Amino acid sequence: MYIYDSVKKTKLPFEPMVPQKASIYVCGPTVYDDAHLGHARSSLSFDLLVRTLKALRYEVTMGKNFTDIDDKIIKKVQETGQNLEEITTHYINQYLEDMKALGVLKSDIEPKATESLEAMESMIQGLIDKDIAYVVSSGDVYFDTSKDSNYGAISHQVGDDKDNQSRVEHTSQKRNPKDFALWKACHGEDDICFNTAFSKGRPGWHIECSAMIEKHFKGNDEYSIDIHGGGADLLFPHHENEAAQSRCATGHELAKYWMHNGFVNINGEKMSKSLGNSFFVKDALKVYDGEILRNYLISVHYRNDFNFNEEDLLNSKKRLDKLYRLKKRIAPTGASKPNKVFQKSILEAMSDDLNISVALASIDEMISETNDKLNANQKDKGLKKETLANIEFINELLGLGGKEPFSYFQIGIDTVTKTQIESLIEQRNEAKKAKDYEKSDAIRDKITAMGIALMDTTDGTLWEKI
RNA sequence: GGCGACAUCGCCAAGUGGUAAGGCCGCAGCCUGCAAAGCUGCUAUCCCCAGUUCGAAUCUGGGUGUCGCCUCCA
Repeated sequence: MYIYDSVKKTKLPFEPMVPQKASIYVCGPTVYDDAHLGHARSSLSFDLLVRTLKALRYEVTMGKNFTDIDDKIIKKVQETGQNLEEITTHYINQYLEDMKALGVLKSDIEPKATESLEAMESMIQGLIDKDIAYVVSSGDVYFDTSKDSNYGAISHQVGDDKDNQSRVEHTSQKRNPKDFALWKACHGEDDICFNTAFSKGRPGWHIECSAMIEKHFKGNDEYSIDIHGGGADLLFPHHENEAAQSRCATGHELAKYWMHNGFVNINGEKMSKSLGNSFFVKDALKVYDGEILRNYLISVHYRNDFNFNEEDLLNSKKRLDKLYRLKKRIAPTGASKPNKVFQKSILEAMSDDLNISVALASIDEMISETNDKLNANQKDKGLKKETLANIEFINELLGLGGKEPFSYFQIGIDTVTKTQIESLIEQRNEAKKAKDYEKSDAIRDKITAMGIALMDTTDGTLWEKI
């Protein structure tokens, strides 16, 4: 397995702390709103990583957190009058449901910030004791970046502050402009706060990940986890700060490898909540089946920007259709073993920093070769069994092709319409038998007008939703 | 102002020094009553300029363009 390390900026062989075991932690969502396509892409990127590692026989431990205490959630509490837990539980459940619909495997560990306050408190206290963190008069606790000689090693982005006209307004109470809050003191009556030895308040954003990683993973003398992942926007400052806290608190690096996924753009612009151009997963799911969305969102390499548009989505769907047509063609059959050459090529592609394009190309090749062979010999049982095994392997590795093929082409068609279509097909076949082609074509036109395509095969007439 | 990414056929997209994968679309053919599906064939020299090299889409330098991070953000 090779992965691109976005800190070292190069592709490296994956050599975990413990051979054949992989510990992964990915920054999850802040649960104050529904998941958008950007969350989906991040989730899907690391889902492919997990699936690939598993296919390579790694024992994977995957952790993804929920940030369930933060300014925006508190704002939502104040706006809606609902309590914090109601809000966060709702969005956590919605998130999990959305990701499930996209075929994302459930993480082994899903820690919430509010369940890890003790771990955060003790990490912050440790940093205060070491004089790396300091408490100011307001009660805020800051991390002193000047105490960490490696600060900047993650994002390569510190430099001289004189050259850095950051758009951030610096708090006067900070010792250095780059210092960041580990703990934010309570503001007013309706704020949501927790008691600690240093002040009443709540955690800063970065500390939760460091604390939760320490709490849930056991690393070695050098690292806490093998791979730390997240969106490219988290590289700075979030991951820089996480790394600094962890380094100073534990005496070793947080992660051996860092992976960052690219953005989802809408009309060439980053999709984000602040730009107001978010496309929510649950809305997309109303229009498209989860597998079709998944197929589209994973079709571009995870590090590239992804420009979302409906036309491309429909194009990528045609590729998935071909897989299911083949699956339809070999049904019914049992699975034997996947073709070794095929399995090797697709797995090798994914082992190369998740090269999905090459993986998909090898699927295309397998499909057309198999169709070709079936054209020559429709009844090749051995081939059918092998092909089903191939498709099952694809499903395991990429999460595609797992559905019953006939129902795949009938998603969104109700039973009444289904019966209607089938009776029209019967009428058409009778007309065909009588060589009344004018009538049979008229019936086909009628069916086409319903958004259904027909295919006459030796096994009878099949239909698909267009 | 600082830091960074990207630019390959009409569209999507691989490729990290050895002579341009794949998909969609289009065209031609096989198959078909006709279609559809499937199969076969055809379609690019890689943003521009200069350099390194026997050889560059791939390396170096300089442009141009697009996007991102530096504030919450996947």
